[in-house]
Amino acid sequence: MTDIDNDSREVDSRLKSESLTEEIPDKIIRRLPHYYVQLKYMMKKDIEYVSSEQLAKIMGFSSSLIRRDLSHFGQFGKKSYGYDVHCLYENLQQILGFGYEKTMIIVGAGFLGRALANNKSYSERGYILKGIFDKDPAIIGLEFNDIKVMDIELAPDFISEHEVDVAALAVPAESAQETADMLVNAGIKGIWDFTETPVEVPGNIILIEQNMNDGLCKISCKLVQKRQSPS
Amino acid sequence: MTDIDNDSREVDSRLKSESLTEEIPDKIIRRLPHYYVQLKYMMKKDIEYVSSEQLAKIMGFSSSLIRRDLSHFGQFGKKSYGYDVHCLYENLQQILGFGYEKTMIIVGAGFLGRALANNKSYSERGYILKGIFDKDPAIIGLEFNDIKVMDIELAPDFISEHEVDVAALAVPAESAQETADMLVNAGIKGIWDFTETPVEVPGNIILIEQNMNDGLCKISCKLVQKRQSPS
DNA sequence: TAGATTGTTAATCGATTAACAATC
DNA sequence: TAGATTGTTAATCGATTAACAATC
Repeated sequence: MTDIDNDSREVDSRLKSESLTEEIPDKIIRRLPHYYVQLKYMMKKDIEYVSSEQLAKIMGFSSSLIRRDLSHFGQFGKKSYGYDVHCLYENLQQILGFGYEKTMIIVGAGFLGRALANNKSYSERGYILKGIFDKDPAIIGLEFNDIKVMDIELAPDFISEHEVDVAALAVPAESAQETADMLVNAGIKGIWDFTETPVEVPGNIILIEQNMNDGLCKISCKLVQKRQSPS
Repeated sequence: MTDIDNDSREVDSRLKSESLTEEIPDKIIRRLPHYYVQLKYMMKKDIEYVSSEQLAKIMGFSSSLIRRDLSHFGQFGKKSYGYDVHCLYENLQQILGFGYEKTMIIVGAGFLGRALANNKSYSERGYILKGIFDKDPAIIGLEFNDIKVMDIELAPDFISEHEVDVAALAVPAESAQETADMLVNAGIKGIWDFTETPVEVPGNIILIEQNMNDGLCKISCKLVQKRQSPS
């Protein structure tokens, strides 16, 4: 196993050294992948430079916001030219951590877990799916995306042995907390939580709540508002 | 079919009349379902009153924020007692629109679409799942949650006939925009978008982007920051 | 050079928190 | 009455936008 922390990847000198360690505001982090995707498109089209104004038009943010977001990490633009697409892409990749190998498992192999197993974008973002776990004997042993579902009892040892970074939590709400506790005790560093109940984890664990029903609630709320307003 | 707009449900007099039509800030909408869930727990435990301070402790918001959020819709509290759990629950249900019947379809019956088909929380939030669509002949005709997958060619007629409100979009990224266009043309009112590419819809269509990979990016970013900071 | 566009500072906007008078 | 807790106003905080000097 390579020690990826010592990976001697060349870091752009324009990248502020603090910017990889200093806490980045969540609001900015959320926009970064979108910049990243746009820049990838542009690279494919062999566009060399892009101005904040052009990006603004495409992405629906203000050019001011884009300049401010990017300046948070360093000075990547050339005055009167705009931003070097390739350079910015590489640096965003660095900031987003896609260049670092991260290991991942899926816990819960219902339809949602299976959907996650078939997600194509892990490798592109530096994730390696190492295992899938479930407690249902009828599901253990099945294969999804060439990975055999293992007994969840084996998860703790698997996590510490493989130094698993992230677990996608796709178990029923009832066992969400208990499973999260198990993951944390086994040394997981981040939990990508798809369960309906918000789980509690220690402060040093990265927790992303991906509760899908919040979206459903939001639509309902907006739909009803619309029905009742005369517009 | 009942005309649910004329449903003569009793609306609490404490509920500000504007609050159902006036635009609610997104930030508040996002917190409402969480209040709702907590209040449901409390009703089960036969708790009659709860103070903003108690709610704050449970939910991790400040009591100030909770009072402010709730006061946006009316005056539901009793000074020195706190909030009437049942009354607040009913009103939140009203505001969130769970009491109104909303029809829904799922477009795309891959693993993700199937996971959505088996979601248990639709009815609780007033949604009725009317159909599932796919274009793959090998999938058309299969049943998930007792609903047969139909040919996507039939979707436009189905949507207008059944006056479908919301479509969960779970097709591959390549056909996301084209499918969204079809849905909009057929008269859909809201799209719950699970695809990787952001889709464009007219301004009068409610669009909720449920891009799951954003979560993956966020974890990656935070994970790498943590690795590099000496903490 | 003239025009374009950055990076940054100041101004604005919006959301959260603190404080407190009103009152149950 | 004394204590508790709301609803709301003022203060603070943070994020976005506008503006512009610097400069390619």
